[in-house]
Amino acid sequence: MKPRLRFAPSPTGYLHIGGARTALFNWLYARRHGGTFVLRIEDTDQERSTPESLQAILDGLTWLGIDWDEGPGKDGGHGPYFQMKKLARYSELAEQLIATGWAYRDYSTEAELAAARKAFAAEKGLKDGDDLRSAGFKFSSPWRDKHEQREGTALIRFKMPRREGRFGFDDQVLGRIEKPYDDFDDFVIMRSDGVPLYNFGCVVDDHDMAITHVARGQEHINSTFPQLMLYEAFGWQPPLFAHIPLIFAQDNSKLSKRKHPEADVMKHKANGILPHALINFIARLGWSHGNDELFTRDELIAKFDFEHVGKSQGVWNPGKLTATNQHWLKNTEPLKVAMQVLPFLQALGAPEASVDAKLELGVKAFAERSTTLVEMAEKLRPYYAHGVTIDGAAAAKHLTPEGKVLLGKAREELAKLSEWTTAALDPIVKTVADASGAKVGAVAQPIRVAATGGTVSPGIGVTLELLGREETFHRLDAALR
RNA sequence: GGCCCUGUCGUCUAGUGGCCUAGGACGGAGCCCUCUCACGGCUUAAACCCGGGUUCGAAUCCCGGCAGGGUCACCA
Repeated sequence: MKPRLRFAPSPTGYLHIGGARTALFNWLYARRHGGTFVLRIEDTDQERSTPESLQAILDGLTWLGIDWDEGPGKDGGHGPYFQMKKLARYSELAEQLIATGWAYRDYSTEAELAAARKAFAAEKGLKDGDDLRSAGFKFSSPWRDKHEQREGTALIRFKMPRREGRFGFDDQVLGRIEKPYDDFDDFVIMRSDGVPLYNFGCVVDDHDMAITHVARGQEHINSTFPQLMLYEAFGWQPPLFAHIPLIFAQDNSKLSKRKHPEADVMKHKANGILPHALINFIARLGWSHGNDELFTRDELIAKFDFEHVGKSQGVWNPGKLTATNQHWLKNTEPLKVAMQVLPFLQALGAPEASVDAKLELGVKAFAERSTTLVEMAEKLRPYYAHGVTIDGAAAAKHLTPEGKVLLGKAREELAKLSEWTTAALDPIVKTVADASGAKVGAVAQPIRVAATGGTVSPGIGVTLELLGREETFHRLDAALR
């Protein structure tokens, strides 16, 4: 049987890096085994769900290249893929649970709940600000064993069976995990407004969508238990679970949307990170394949498994991300990189730039000198300008009288060239050096300073080819004057 | 606090009882290459949380501490 996996975000914010990795692992597993990857939107939190967030998540996944076989815009026969569109289905199933004795209507009012909390606090001698949950507060509804129907709003609670012992599941990455039955109270499955709660909607949908494997963050370990009870109540076969470790920020706190900008997937796009570099990096954050570090997309698909997903939390390492990015900047076809660096270059004030031979050459020259597309664009920018401002210190050091003599000779040699290519340009430096008994460096630096305004650039040949014949002479003559 | 999960260089990790005087990557230090800057190559410092067991032998298995994390909603 082909596996079916899903990513089920709630549209309450941008695509979080942790969510992206969860999506990636599910996607990778589905792709590896020729299965199906489903995107389901859990929009039952109407307070926080927004269409903008939905779009942001879709955009994030699309940018990363994580495509879904079923989900928004792609009907696969297991829809709807938005939970708010299947409210009737949840009600029907909740009624079924009531009918079979696995759930009950709870007519308790807000006031009654508050009173119960207050009584509990008083009994335990708690102060106002104390957390009742950590003190062990559990609400036992008086409606658990009443079977009467009543007018008015009610929520529906799952009737947790009173059993001795423990129950659990075999996690694909963590191994056997168990908990005692009495750890759970009668959790709410349907709100009084008819909208399902997470655990209920999740189980119903995973079943309806025939999901076989669920990979999700470790923060969901504890919600697996009530979900397991729901599967039992319905008599459904639960999927296999794989709980993957959380990602922490460098300050060792959970990577949060508010405190850590790196938590936003699209922020990395803006920072000039290649989507595949991000994929490669987050894949390695929590999963490994021996000593391998760099993987192409196909290699990731061919090698991914839950067995080698780590058990402990990982810390975000920006340096390694940029190192990975640089590797892919160097190892991706220049044309593809050119297309991605173009917007950055144009934003820097070079609207005339386009994806052409010049830009491709520039990408080749600067890929190994840049860590991000932003940096590459900044380095490319001067090659799209007319004229250049020469750095004072650089001029003082290299555009000395002697330097200018060598520069002048180089200009003469350059003028003789019929072909303006790196191959033709490169030897000029040595030619001039040999002819004038100077070191190559003594010739190269004045040219570099005159052509770029500074002491740092790629090889003279590429630099001048990038500049073009006309602009090169323009700058050289300006420096010679 | 109850319950649950985890614990190898600064960070990500390899490691599933002998191959480990613990390997790789990022970062650090140094050297080489070199027209500058990079890239690349080489070298190097740096870790098995602690304590008990089990075993001929433990980073690997067990127990106990300790530490970190998760979770306990009409959020997901």
